Amino acid sequence: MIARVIVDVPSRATDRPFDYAIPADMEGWVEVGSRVGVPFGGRVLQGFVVGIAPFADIDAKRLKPIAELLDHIPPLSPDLVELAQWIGDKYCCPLTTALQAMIPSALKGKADSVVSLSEDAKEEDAGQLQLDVAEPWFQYIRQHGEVRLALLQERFPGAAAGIKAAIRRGALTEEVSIRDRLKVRKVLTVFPPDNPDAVRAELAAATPRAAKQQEAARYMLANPTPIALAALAQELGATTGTIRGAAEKGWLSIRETEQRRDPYAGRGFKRTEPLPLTEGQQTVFGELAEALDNEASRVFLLHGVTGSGKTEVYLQAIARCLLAERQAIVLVPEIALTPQMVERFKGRFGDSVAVLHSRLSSGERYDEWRKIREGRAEVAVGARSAVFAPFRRVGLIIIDEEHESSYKQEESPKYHARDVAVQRARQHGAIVVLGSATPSLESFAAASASRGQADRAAYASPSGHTGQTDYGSPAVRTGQPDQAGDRSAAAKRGAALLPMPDRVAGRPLPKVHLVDMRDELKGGNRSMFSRQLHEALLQRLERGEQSVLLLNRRGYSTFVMCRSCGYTAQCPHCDISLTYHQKSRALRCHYCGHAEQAPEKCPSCESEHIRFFGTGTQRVEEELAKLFPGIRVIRMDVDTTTEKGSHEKWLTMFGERQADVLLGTQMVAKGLDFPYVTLVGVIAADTSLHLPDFRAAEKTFQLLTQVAGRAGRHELPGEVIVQTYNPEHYAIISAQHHDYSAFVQEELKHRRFMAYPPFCRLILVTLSHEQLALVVSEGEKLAATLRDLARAAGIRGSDEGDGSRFIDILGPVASPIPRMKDRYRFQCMIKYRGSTGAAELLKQAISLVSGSNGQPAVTMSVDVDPQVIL
DNA sequence: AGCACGCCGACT
DNA sequence: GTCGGCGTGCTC
Repeated sequence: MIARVIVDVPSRATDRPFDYAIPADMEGWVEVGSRVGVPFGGRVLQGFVVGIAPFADIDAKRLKPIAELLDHIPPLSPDLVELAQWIGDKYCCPLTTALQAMIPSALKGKADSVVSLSEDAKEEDAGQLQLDVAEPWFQYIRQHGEVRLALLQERFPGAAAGIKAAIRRGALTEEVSIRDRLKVRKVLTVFPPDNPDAVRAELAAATPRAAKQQEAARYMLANPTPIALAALAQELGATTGTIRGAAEKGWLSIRETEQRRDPYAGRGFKRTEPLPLTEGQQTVFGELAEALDNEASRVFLLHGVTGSGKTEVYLQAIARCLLAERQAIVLVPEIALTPQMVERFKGRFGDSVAVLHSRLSSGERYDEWRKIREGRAEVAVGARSAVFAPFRRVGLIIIDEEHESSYKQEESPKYHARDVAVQRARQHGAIVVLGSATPSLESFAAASASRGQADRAAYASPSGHTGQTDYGSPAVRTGQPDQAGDRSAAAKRGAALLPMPDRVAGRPLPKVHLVDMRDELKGGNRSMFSRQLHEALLQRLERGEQSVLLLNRRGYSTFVMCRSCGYTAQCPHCDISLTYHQKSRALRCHYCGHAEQAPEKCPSCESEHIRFFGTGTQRVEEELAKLFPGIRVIRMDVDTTTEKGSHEKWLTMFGERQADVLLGTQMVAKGLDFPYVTLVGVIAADTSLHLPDFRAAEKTFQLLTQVAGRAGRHELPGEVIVQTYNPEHYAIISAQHHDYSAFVQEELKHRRFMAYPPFCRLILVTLSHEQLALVVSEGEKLAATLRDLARAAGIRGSDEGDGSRFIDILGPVASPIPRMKDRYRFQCMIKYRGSTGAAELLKQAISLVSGSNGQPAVTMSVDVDPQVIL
């Protein structure tokens, strides 16, 4: 047999499998998803096995053998390898990049596995675990205790399948250590005595000597669950020496066990029971339950207003999914992955919840990941990359706040977790639930394409958008005839829309007031607080209620400007303004890290009138202190939340009412739920409205709606004050009236007119190189090649407005940041609609403009479905 | 990505 | 005559 291996060289020239011979002793251990070390061009590289075949494509004499097997249990399953393939194709990235994104970063070195008999296998008669005790390898393990898997592999050829099955059934315990990078932590653990009855008798007859040791023994007899040595000592008020003494007498037993880092250990989670569902929740849950029972892949768009109780529906759907012995993945935007959120899932599902997010150390992440792979977890809650949670049978994938742009990865692989989730669900016959109060236009369009007349009346009616994401037909995983025979063809293609228009307990949505800041200015108020907001804040202070203030800072950062000559400090390596950092009094570049001392006077005109525009939130904080002496403000922005855990610390403080005002950027808009918040103020609603990005209005509407939803979620009614210079803009008016439908209707008109998603799809190609001329000429070459290819494929080059397929290649033009790290940047935008195979054409075009080494002359970076255009 | 092979300028 | 510049091409 030979293995087909993707080597870890992220380049187009090596982005194909290379064949290797499987050495006799690895036979049976190497499978699809295995991580191996292979000789490649004179050195040994890491690679992933993506196929096993009887024969190689090349002459067998040229084959080299796999040098080493890096893990005995493959870190990836065949279905994840297949998913990586899909990601590589769709997002135009090397396959190895997609594969690497699926495993925890800790898994980079060689993993050494040690197996031993599990407690079960020692005690039970082996028959229950379907063990053949006569197997020589089994005898060997029994004799030696802990055995390295690599050794078993060497000594017992052909035993691979049997050993792996034993691990899977829990007869063997596998412990992994990764070469020098990560050691599994060992901890001393106290177990009850091996012969409890004898010890009981002994204790009954014992003298009063060694009272503490006896106490320890009685404790372990009464509470036979293993406990950490240190914890027991603390519990009994004894020293570890005392307990060791008891162990020496045989009254209890101390053994080394593997410590699994549990970042949430020690925090008791109050168990919660399913809440009775409201009528609206019940309807939605019913639909989800039915789809779960069908085990056919489907996508649902759960459009629920803020406070409508989406999370409870998620929880009950997960419970339903687990009943069928299928696992669930919950994706949450990174920023919303707060303890509050985790608590809700841990509270309902306890230890079978694994949590994955970027704030964990790589060791913690690895342990949570293993908990999933080894079947000790059934629910994974996490950010974007949790979509790759290595479950065997995924039944449900929930994407909360589906519209969030953080689901798009900005580095390669530039995947969108929502689209990957839909694909993964197809593989598993799972359902996807996209939840949001403000669905993205892409998802909304996908859902409305399949909607019936009744729904259509309640929402805007877009049509002719065939550029939408294909959210797919029900999977044919079971091979059964299509369940949806009675539904229209359209219904089978898109997502099903599930509206939840009411808040729980009939609580009203908060009243939103718009304040026209131009009038304030005319009235002589030059402060950043309107009279109305000032008044409302004062009222909250008097009543002891809390307020949330949002400074919509998107699109402007802190910078330095000379008021005499207009000079602004620029990065010498990038075409971008330097950012001012008050703490270090330094000017920094966000893109290349360049830093310099902030100047005392203008370097250009020597004027003293150089001004540092500090972070907006700082200025608001200062003004608050001036206007409301004694006011307690918590400021949350990048400066105050970089420290690990600081985010949670501030929120806890605010929850305990240790502050009157929570002031911050986007991060205060998401997912917070505090009962005493009755006022939400938006300092400047428009800053994100006029960005040169086609999603500017959508982002503004989403932000306003989300932040307004923070008010009045409990008994006290809420009020929202939005300050704006554009009170007539549809994004702002729609947010004021909580009218998603009105917003969508208007926004879709613009998108259609401008031919932007969801009426087409985009691919952004950015070219970069030190030499400007080369970037321009290669850009021209690429655009021309693409146009030729499209024409040859018989695809029209422009939108005819009739909904038919086309590919339009725009550019090359200079990128919004035309130079970064001393490299010039140009970009081409590909707009297309329908099945044009645009990604495939682009790959072809890139290889056509590439040299004989398979590499283009300039760096080309491809972003499929870009989220930020700017 | 690395590393080897290969064809033209300034050195012992 | 040789050491070494980095252009082109390959890696199972």
